[in-house]
Amino acid sequence: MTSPTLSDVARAAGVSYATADRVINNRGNVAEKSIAKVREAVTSLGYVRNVAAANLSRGRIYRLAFLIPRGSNAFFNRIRQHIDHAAAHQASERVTAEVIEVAAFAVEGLQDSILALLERDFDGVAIVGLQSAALEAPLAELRAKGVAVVGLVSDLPHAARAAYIGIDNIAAGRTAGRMVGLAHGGQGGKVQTFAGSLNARDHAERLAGFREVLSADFPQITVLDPIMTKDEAQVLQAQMQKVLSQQGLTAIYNVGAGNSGLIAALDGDQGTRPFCVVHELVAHSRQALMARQIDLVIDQRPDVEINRAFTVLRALIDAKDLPPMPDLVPTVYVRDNLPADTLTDKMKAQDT
Amino acid sequence: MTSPTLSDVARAAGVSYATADRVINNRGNVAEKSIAKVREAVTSLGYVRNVAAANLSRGRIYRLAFLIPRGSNAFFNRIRQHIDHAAAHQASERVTAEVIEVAAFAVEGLQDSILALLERDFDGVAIVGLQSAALEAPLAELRAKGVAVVGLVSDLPHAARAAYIGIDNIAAGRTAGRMVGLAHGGQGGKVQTFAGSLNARDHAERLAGFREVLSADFPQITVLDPIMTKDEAQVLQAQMQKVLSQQGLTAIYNVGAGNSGLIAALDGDQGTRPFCVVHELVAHSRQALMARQIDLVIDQRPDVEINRAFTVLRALIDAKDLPPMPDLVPTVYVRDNLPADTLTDKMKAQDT
DNA sequence: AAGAAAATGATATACGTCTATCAAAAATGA
DNA sequence: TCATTTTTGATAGACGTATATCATTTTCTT
Repeated sequence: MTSPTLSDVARAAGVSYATADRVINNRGNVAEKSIAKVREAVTSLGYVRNVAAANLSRGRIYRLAFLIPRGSNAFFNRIRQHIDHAAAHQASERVTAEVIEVAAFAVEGLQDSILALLERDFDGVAIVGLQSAALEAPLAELRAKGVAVVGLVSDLPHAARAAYIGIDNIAAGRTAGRMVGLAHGGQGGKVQTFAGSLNARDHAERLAGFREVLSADFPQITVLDPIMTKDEAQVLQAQMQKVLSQQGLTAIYNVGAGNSGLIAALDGDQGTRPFCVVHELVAHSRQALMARQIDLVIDQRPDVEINRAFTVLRALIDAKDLPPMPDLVPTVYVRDNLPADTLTDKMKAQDT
Repeated sequence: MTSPTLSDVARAAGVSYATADRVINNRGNVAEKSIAKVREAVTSLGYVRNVAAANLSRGRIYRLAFLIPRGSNAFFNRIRQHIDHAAAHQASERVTAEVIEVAAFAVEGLQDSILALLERDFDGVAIVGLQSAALEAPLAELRAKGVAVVGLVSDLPHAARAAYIGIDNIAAGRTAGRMVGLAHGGQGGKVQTFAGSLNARDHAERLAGFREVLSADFPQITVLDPIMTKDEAQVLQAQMQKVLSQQGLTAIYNVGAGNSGLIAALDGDQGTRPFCVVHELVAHSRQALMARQIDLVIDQRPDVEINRAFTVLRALIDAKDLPPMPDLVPTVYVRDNLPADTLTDKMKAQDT
């Protein structure tokens, strides 16, 4: 009933433990036919290496780092929270995670931080990235040292990372577009869009996806060019106030941050307001959903992303394949399917 | 840099390893002041038990069982798939999972299967349950044996399980209602609902949530009484054909299964069709979304549920608290935010 | 066939914890 | 104070794997 050990495999294969070990850990200097015998015994016995024992023996620890933009952005605060939370729970599995704050959206700052990582002994790093060739060299050095590198939320140069963990922003924009289209119930309309900056790749992608769907499937709806906000709440609030006075505006879509300003602008105007879609479920967007000030939130599930980052990094470090994980898709929230508020009762168990 | 061991704790506390061990594992026969000294050393050193070593030493294995309704239902096929997949990946952590098929929706069958579990040595069991007092006694026996019991997808009697892993079906129905409401764009309409049976608690709850939202927030939309389908595709197809010929039908909502019939009925009729919402993303509902035969799928993310079931059962067995996990919420799919098709490329890695 | 090279076997130690045993020391009761 | 109970210390083996060393056997060269 108990699972076979490597000694069992060795015995079944008719070789010594040492040889079986040489095969399992590719130490070389083994005859082909011994390799074959051991492989055969492995499959016939259904041997799987006991990872607990292996890690114990190796004294393996996983030292992870997360490079996250500095600042008080609600979304990244949530990300930081999830990292700390996940790290606390994996401490018993010898996983440590350090959050390193980086100047937001500055290539040089990020570059310096990556170079600084070289001095430290990390096994894996998750980076909220930028698409800049300037990052390729330092990342290559990092990977040459054997550090696993993944992009988080915002991708790194493709060749410079082993995986990207984040949603497809075109799909996110398309989803928003679909929802805005549906909400017009076949009627025409006019949508005002907002973005932080079109240099931010995720913003540009969301907007493109949004336009794609509306022009293809809802041609009777006009999409106005985005108003740039630098993701600042004040800018959004001021612009919103102007925009709301326009006639015939049927919907609003903000691909970026700064939603507290957007919501503040809506707070006054209590007549019929346009259909409002924003990104990221945080305290104020959640509250605005409940208060019916906005209609829809498209969320990237940072909790899922962080879990996935830990899992992927560990798998990369162990060079094994990935365990099953939920797929990352843009999630649609309305006021009726909100998750429990993890800020107020973070550690809430699911049990009775 | 390396984390402290129990020997370190003992040394710091000025007691022997044996005493430290007695405290850590509550073996009793320890003086209060020794307990205090050890506890203090634990917190000051930040000691956390190395679970890998502990499990290795104990020879711990997690024998899990899943009681799933028998039959060819696409949703439960997906569930079974996810269980097998997750089990395969946890084999290296000494987790075994056995899927036990049970007569679908029959209290006596389920009762017998639970009694049969008593003869086997399982550590944890996840059961797709029914709300029946007849299950309470056998489940109590099971739990008395020290077996962790959780309800999966459909809850068990509240007192008879340690946790429920599944979505809130009222929220799912409310979400569907919200979407149908929004899709009317302020206009009136008439919605035809379908259900397998109102004795199935999840169906009744979804319908109730659906009605709640529409009557409260979209009173200009009429919700017609559900047509009962026993979740059979043929029945759905026949009834749909009748219903589609009616005038003024603006939306359709099926809270239950059998959607292949619903879709087949829509296939002929290529004019303007009502807004269609169904539950559970499976091969045919996915295809129908892509083919624009239906508009929305509300999914309970069985992959997430299964992951969660494994995690919760292990935590219950180890009597430790729960690691961070994504919340379970009804997920809204449109044709733009579908996950990668896990049936065709199941093991697909996320990396480049 | 002799010598070199490659492959194999036997074995020991370590990882951190659990579990058990036995002897020794300290606290308690009368 | 002596006997009893409670508490403590010391230590050893086991879990399954990783890693290393050294001696021995097999295979290859020419």
